[in-house]
Amino acid sequence: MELVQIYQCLCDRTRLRILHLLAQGPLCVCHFQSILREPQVKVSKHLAYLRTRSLVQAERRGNWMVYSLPAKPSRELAANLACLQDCAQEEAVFRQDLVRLKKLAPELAPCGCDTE
Amino acid sequence: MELVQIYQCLCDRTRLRILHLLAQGPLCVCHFQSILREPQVKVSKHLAYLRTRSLVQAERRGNWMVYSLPAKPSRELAANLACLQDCAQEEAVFRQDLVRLKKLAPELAPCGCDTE
DNA sequence: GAAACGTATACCGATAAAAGAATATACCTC
DNA sequence: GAGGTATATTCTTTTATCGGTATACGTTTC
Repeated sequence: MELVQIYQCLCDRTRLRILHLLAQGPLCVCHFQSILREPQVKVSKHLAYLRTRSLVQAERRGNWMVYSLPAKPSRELAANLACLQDCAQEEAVFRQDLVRLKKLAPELAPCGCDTE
Repeated sequence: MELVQIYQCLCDRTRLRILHLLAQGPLCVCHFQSILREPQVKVSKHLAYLRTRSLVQAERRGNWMVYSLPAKPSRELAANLACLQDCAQEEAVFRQDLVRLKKLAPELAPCGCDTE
């Protein structure tokens, strides 16, 4: 995978927020919807975008699709994800996303993605 | 400046190559042309793109425009430029650009940008 | 001030990206 | 197998991006 392609994945705000959240652990689509406050189509399409470029893995658990970061990311990807995590601290959107992630009511999450 | 905007600047191959080269020091447009082997318009437009988003500074020296990285980049920009430098090592295009940069005939460069 | 040089901008066409509406698929439950 | 739930895909519209051609601008030289 070329470096440019990584950056192409990173150049959309929604995708940045998705990747930032995934650093905390796997998540399913409904969680993204509620944390990002974005419609299902939008979330789903950006996840598909990331998936086809293998910045993200997906696994079905019953009705739910659980997304996560790749198990063995390339050096370039790992470096950039780390950089993203670092930089995201400084922006309010990302901090708020984290707050919403912590607050996720466990009863809303019988989906098997480990957000305890 | 928002993080996304940085990534939007990074999501084009030509711009990546430009930023990668600028880490070595200031350069003028004609140098970019000969190193990147791209037409003047293309180089000039990508430089303008980077300039309006302040990822790059420009200074006129006679007929030439000398471009350089910002003197005091933001934390996010600095981090991402460092990451780029690190990742670029692994890709042939970037390595070749560096080779061409070293080889720049000094007689082709009376433009005042310090490529000695 | 005219010509030459290095660079920038305007305009155009092709292509891609993004978002929403509607519909389809996959799985589970009964 | 019918109905519900979670997610994906298709279609369409709008908007942005990229590259090229032609032209304009600013500076130097004569």
